[in-house]
This record gives sequence, structure tokens and C-alpha cells, in this order.
Amino acid sequence: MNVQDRIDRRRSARREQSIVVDWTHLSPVVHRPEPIGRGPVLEQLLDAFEPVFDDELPEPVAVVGPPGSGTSAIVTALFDALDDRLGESSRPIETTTRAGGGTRVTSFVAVDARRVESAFAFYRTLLSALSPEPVPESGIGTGDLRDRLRERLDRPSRRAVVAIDHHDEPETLGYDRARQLLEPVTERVSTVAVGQDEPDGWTGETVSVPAYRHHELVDVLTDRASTGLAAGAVDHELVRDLAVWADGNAHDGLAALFTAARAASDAGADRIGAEHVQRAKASVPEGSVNVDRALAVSETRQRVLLDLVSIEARDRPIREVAAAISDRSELTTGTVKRFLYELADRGVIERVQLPGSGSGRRPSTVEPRFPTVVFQSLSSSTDVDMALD
DNA sequence: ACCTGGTCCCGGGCTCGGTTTT
DNA sequence: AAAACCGAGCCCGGGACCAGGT
Repeated sequence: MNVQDRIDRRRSARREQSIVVDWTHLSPVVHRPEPIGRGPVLEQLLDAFEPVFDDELPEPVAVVGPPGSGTSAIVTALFDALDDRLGESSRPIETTTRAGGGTRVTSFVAVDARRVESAFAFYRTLLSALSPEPVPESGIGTGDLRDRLRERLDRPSRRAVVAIDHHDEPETLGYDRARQLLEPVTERVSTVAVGQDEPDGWTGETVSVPAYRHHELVDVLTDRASTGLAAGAVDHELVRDLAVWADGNAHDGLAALFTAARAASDAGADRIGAEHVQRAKASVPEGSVNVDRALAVSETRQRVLLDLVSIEARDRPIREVAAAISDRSELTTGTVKRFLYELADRGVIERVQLPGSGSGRRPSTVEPRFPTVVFQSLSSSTDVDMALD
């Protein structure tokens, strides 16, 4: 965002007497182009990628870190910057006729395995990152896309480093699967596995991202608050409190900060108070998963999740919950039921066993495992009046 | 044995590029 | 050049069937 935009935001926030200048700066799913306090990890990654500066492919690398440690944030920031320097965009128009094969290009593509699950989607994502022309979204075969990708990379001067982000979450594109899909272009592509753990049987190099220490997380939250909130809208002590509570998990910390801002803003308060922070903590479940995992599911499923948080689902068996949700939507009870089971498999919601009721198998209910208020605010299927500007 | 929860899978419809026919 | 058609992936509906409890 440029300076003009920042000034405009301030002015409109002031006019509307809002304590929030820009929600995106508070969002846990938006990454900073310059990660805070991650210098050492960036250096380690640059070491691992060193060969690209000699136009060689690096060896595969695994980047691992606990939830909320910012592995995705670091990799996306680094990949954006590297692609900017070494990718196609920085080079003059390629002169294919020139002797020597033209300039060498190394593209850096981070694939979000949460959103790219099928072979088709995988090839499509790579192709649209590697080629300037638009790639069809449907109406074309997977094999066709794979052939196009091979053609695209079938020149000695072209190579790509592909990160598979979130490869080790349930129902996402696994690292081995991605390697398998890349077999036709294996000479031109190196891969980076980004997740909480290394892929099974990993023998390559690993870069570990430690959880944030308390004072580092304070810096992260303060940085976001300083650009996202109006001046003096939050006390430093409250930010410290949040950082300690989040215990090194930047996602949880940001989700709570976002929710506290939402609560204060909805209440028309002129600053975030302790009571808002209190409520915010309560709306981030224990052992919460990243809200982006809920935001990555299809729109109809997101609507089911929104209904789930707005009905009273506690202690009611799945059958009843599904019926209640299908009453509010176009979907049949059977479909909602299936969705709920699938979402539980993905880890977005959690199944909790209920006491048995007479005969039959013991029922269970489902509870959200994501920060509900953040999800409600950011979901694409949210009603307009709830959505953010 | 019987009941209900939970899993799995497939047919059909939808959208949308690409291809053939008019 | 336009229209009709085809086939791709993806999503929803729904039913068959398996698992675990009384």
C-alpha cells in the first residue's frame, strides 16, 4: 500500500470515527511482504537456494514449523521476492532466436495445497504462474494441461522451484503426490515441502522455523496494530497480554486481535478494552486450526459452516444439526450431513461424542475448530452487511 | 437381532473451453 | 462467422453398506 492510500484510510477512519483503519492489516490470513524477526530463517533458506544464483536447480528442501510459526508467511514472502528477481517478470522479452538459448529464468511458485487438490488444479496453477497467457479453468483435459506445462518448461534455460505449502494437512495435496505429478518435468523443477512435518521418509535438508518467542510475537502484533488500528486504539499491555496468551502462535494472536477489534468496533468503543480482549480469546477455540483452512473450502461448504456457528449446535447430534442447517439452506439434510463429516475429516470442525440415547450407536456432535468471528468476517459467502469494506 | 451413526461411492447435472458443423 | 455439440472437472444428491452400541 502506498502513502496516498494510507492517508486516505486514516481520513476515512477519522470521519467515521472507526478504530479500525484497515482490516486487512489485522487479518491472520494476510502475510506481510517483510516478515518480522525472521532474519535467521530467511538466511538459512537463501543458503539452501544458493544454486539458483548460478542458474542451477537447488536440492529439495523441507520447511517445518509448529502451527502459527509463520512458515507459510516466510516462504510466500521469499518466493515473491525471488520470483521478482529471477523469474520472468524481471527479464526483458525473451529472444528465443538468439544463440545460446536466451536468458535463464528460474520461476518461484508457491502452491497452496489447501486450495489445489486435484491434478488438474495443480497443473493449472503452475501453468498460470509460468505463462503470461490465461489458462482455461475447465473444458480441457488434465493430460492436455500436463503437456502444455511440459512444453512450457522444455527449454534448458527455463526452470522452476515449486513449494507445496500445507502438504501434510488432511485432504490436501500431499508432497509425494505433487512429486509424482511433476515427473514429466522433473529435470526442470525442484520442490520445497512446507508444513508442520517433513514428508514421510524425508532424507533431504530441513529448515526449521521455531515458534515465536513472546517478545517477538509482541512485535508482530504491534506492527499489525500500528497499521491496522487508529492511533492509541489499543494499549500496549493488552497486546502483551494477547501475545502471552497466544503462546508463540501468530495465527491465534492475530485472530484474537482481529476479534477484539471487531468487538470494540461493533460496540462503538473508541478503543479496545480488556473486555473485548476477553471475548476475543473465548472465540478462538483451544487448539484452533488456521482460519484459512475453513476459508479454503468451497462456497457452499462455507455457508454450512456459517450456519453451524449461528445455530445452537452444542450437545445436539449431527443428525439434528444437519436438519437445522438444511432448513436454512437450499441443501438437503443428507448432503449437509455428508458435508459435516467431510469437514470433520479435514479438521475444520471437531466431532465430540455425546452420551448414548437408548439403542444404537453413540451419537456425536460437531464444534468449530476455527476462530468463528474471523471466519464470519472473511468468508466470501458472508452477507454483505457483515462483510468488511 | 435390531437400531442408529458413519463411510463410501457413483450417477447426473452444471459450467465452460475446445471442436465440429452449419 | 455463428451455432451446435462435445467432453473436461467439479459438485450435489442419495443410496448401499459397514461399524458399533443395546
